[in-house]
Amino acid sequence: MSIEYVVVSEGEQDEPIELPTEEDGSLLLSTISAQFVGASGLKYRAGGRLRGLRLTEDRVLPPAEGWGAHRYFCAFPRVDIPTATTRPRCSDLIVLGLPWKTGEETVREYFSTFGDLLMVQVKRDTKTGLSKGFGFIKFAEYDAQLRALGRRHMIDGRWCDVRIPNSKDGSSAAHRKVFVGRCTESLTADDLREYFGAFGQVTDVFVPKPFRAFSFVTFLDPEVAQSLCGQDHVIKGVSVNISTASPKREHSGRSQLLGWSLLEGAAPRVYSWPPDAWQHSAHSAHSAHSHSTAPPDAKPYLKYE
DNA sequence: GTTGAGCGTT
Repeated sequence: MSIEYVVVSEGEQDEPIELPTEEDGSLLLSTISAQFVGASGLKYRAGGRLRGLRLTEDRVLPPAEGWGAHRYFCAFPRVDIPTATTRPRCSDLIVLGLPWKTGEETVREYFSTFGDLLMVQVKRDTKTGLSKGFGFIKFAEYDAQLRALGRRHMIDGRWCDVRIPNSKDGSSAAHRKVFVGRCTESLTADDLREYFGAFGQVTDVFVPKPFRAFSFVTFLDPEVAQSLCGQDHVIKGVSVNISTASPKREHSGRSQLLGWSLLEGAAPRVYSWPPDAWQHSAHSAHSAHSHSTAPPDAKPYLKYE
């Protein structure tokens, strides 16, 4: 069969373009997508009805009787159906805090309850073969990854954390993490996880021990983390301040002075959620203010008046 | 008392 031209348009009403076929009479999908980005196939009218063309891996095959004089137009994938390129992909996950005795079999057995595993490693000293107390796993399904992140894991009698590793930037923790300042000792990691869980899935909470007046909260979704920055929130009666988490190493005198002075003019956004959650526990004399039944942004809670 | 523990021999 020799090369011929097939008349193709994007939609039935659009201007057609002639596309060259291959020697075997087929039309390469790449030839089609060069003109119609995102097209996944071709169809045509046959006796008033739509008829689809057979598709192999990389090419569209002509109708049984040949291309003929038909006018073809493109089929497009439904945008709301996740495809391989659209669906979030699993990343390697680091498992921190493994007991020294725990080996791959135990790790695999434990995490298999979340979903199929593509990889399990326990890192060991090359000389002694002793576990370094951490390892890596990878799930086949993103849902399983979501389920495993965002909670702690009791493995061989020890609490372990699952996180997205530092090295593989791209979904790095940097933009997903917020700094929570002005914490009091009464705020536990569980308190913070529960409170911030209402804004989006929390994948990690860090509360320094011994006590320091701050914490870190990491979200799965960077947009959630970024949206909270700059706000004050009231958690169990404690007014905390949320800001961006600066990278661990580079600290040198946070050159935020300019940013802070610029922000001062704007009214602070102050939230308390859930509205009455903290009223049932011990709280300060300032609780007399009945701010807490107001919608989140209706009335700021001013700790110092 | 407002910036964190630990991160991958191939």
